[in-house]
This record gives sequence, C-alpha cells and structure tokens, in this order.
Amino acid sequence: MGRKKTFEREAVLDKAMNLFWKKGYHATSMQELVDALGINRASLYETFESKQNLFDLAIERYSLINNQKIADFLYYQTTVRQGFLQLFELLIDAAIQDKDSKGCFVVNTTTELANNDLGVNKKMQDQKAAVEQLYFNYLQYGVNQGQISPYKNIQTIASYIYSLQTGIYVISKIHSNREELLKIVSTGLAVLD
Amino acid sequence: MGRKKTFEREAVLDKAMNLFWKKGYHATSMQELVDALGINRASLYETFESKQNLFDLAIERYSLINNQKIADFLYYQTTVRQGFLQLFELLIDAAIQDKDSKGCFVVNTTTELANNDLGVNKKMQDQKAAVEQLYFNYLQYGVNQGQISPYKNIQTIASYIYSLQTGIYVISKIHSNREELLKIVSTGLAVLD
DNA sequence: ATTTTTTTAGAATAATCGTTCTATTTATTT
DNA sequence: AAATAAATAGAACGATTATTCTAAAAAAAT
Repeated sequence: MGRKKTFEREAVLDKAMNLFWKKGYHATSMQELVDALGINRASLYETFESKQNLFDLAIERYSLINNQKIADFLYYQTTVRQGFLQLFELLIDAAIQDKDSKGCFVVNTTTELANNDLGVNKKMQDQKAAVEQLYFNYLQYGVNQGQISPYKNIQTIASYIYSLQTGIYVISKIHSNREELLKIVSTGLAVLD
Repeated sequence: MGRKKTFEREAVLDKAMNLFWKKGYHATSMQELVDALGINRASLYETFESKQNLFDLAIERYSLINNQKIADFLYYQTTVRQGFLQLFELLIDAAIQDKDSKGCFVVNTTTELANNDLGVNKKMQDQKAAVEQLYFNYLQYGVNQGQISPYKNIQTIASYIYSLQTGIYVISKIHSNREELLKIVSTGLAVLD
C-alpha cells in the first residue's frame, strides 16, 4: 500500500470554516484558501471537490458544533431564565473577544446567499428549525418545572429568542459594547417573566 | 453648448441600489450593473467613478429613504405601542411581497462587509444610531403622553427594538410566514407594556 | 527495494473581474 | 450649419477567478 493521508481532515475544514466565516463565500478566493489551509491546491480539490462543496461542509460543521454547544450548555443552568441569559452572555463575550468580529456564520450566510441559492436557503431553514427545537424543549422543561407559565406560547417564544439572537449577532459586528448588548438581552428576555 | 444629460441620476441609482440589495457587493459584477442600469459602461464610470463608490451612494440612498419612511410613518399612529406594531407589520408585509427576498440592505451590508471594511462599518454604525434616535424620540413622546412608564429605560428599549427588527429582517429571508413573524413581533413588543 | 499512494509546486486553462480607451453616433446648443 | 458635449458600442487591459493538469518528490506499504 501507498502513503497514508497525513493532514487532519477536520483541522483543515476548521480553517476553511474560519476563513469563510470571516469573509463570506464570494469574497473568499481559492488562492486564499490554499494559503490558509496549508495544503496543496491539488489536495484541496482531491479532498473537497470544489469551493461550493467546501463551503457546504464548512457551514454544516459550524452548525453541528454550534448546536452541540448550545444543547450542552443549557441543561447545566439552574433555571430556564438564567439558562438563556447565560447563553446570551456566552455568545456576547465570544463576539467581543473575536478580533475579526465575524458574528455568526449562519446569519452571515443567510443574508449573503439564502435569497439567491435554494440549497443554502434550505440549510438555513433547517438550522433555524433545529435551534428553535432546542429552545422549545428547554422552555417545555421550564414549564414542567413550574418556572414558566403554562399559558405562554412557548413555540412563538422559541422563534422569538432565535430572532433576538440573530439580531444580536448582526449588531455585534458593528457595536461590540458588552454592557449595552447585555442590557438589550436582559430587556428582551423579560418576555419569559 | 453640447448635449444635455438625459438619464435621471436618481432613477439609475435606484436600479443599482436594488441590484446590490438583492445580490450583495461581491456577487454583483459591473457587467450586471451595466445591463441592469440601462446606461453605457463609460457613462457609468463617468457618473459614478467606481463600483465601490456606486455602492456607497446606493447604501446612502437606501438609508435616507428608509429613515424618512420610518419617521413619516410613526407619527401618524395613535399610540406608541400601535406605532411600533404597525411599523413592523409594514416591514413584514413588504418582506413577504418581495419576490427576491432581499431583506434589509443595511443588515445585508453589515454582515457582508462591516468586519472587513472600516468605512462601511462606520456607515452602518451611523445608520444604527440614526434609527435608534428616531425610536428613542418616539418612545420619549410616549412617556410624555403617559403611554409608557417613565421608569423604563427607553434608550435600551430603542436599541432593543432595532435589534429585534434586524433579526426579523434576517429571518424574513428564509422564513417569510406572515403570521409567525407577526407573532414574534407581538411577543417582542410586550416589553413596552 | 519496489510498488503504490499522497502530497507537492507550479504551469495552464478558459472565463470573468473592474477599469480604461477608442471611435462613432446622437442630440442640443450657438 | 458648425460647434460642443453626452452617450453609445465594443475592444482592450491586466489582474484575478475557479479549476485542471503535469511532473516530481515524499512517505508508507509490500
């Protein structure tokens, strides 16, 4: 048998993810990807087929990591209200500390491509539905625990929280003031009371 | 004297605005602009200098029109709560009816360029500040009229509403369901009560 | 040591990018 | 009619785009 593959597929994919995340699809060239990924152009095409396919894999990986992070985090919190508050705090702190102000890869991709690419649109819809489902389940748990009024429409609240989060991600790209962002979140999460 | 200029500068600028709005900066080529604007390539460069400059003028025009529309609209409403509700309803209906699902040009530009272009970042910050000022003034009016509790932090509420609006604009690109979007807004505007 | 596969550097491709330029036509003035 | 400016079509520019290809080097298997 011949030589074994050396570079870690996921490590390379992470680099591609970060570059696409920072610059978007159209503003990222294959040349930049070749430079950033540290693998040869031929290997890149051999492994990932095309720019489009590499982007698809990158956004899928981002969604996977992101959803896992949310799910892991929420269930460690004492109350549902605190859970969402701390989740947003986590998100905001990450945004503040990111020197590239990348925001959210899913949000960026939605605004850049969702209205001109049906495949991307579907992916973004699925990702929205997945996160909202996580939020819904968590809210349902809150209702069962008596933390949240059973008269609230938690399906709409789940969508609302996703929408609020999306807005925060956009704002974080131009106004990364921790205190103000936290105040906005605190105001917005009053709907849980 | 020679021939007079024939094409309407603003009409041409509107066409450029709509194309950039739909496709974003990087995905829009000068060739497409030449085709869409209906004027010659040389005239385009003669009048607007460069793609970058044309884009700047387009986004400035969008902001101007948009802010004027908001200001005009709000003060015709009976109550502040109703004012915001109807403003969002207007926004959502426009988004639903837009077959191109363009969302908001300012939001799209923020996510596409704000973290990689200092000039754009500044413009987006200014636009955010301008709209929030409109909202703040309107909320202040609501407080003066006794419609809103004077104990509320209306500065934060203004930022919050901008953030919510931004989120709705993004969501509208993938999920243009009128009823659900209205429910989200209704939930979110409960903070005014 | 030989075989097999991976990875490499970098040239080649055809298309497109933003921008500039040349000539020509069209229209409006004096 | 002559002069002048505006707008046109379309070629030309050099750079860059995504992708493919050639050929050599590197590494791990038999």
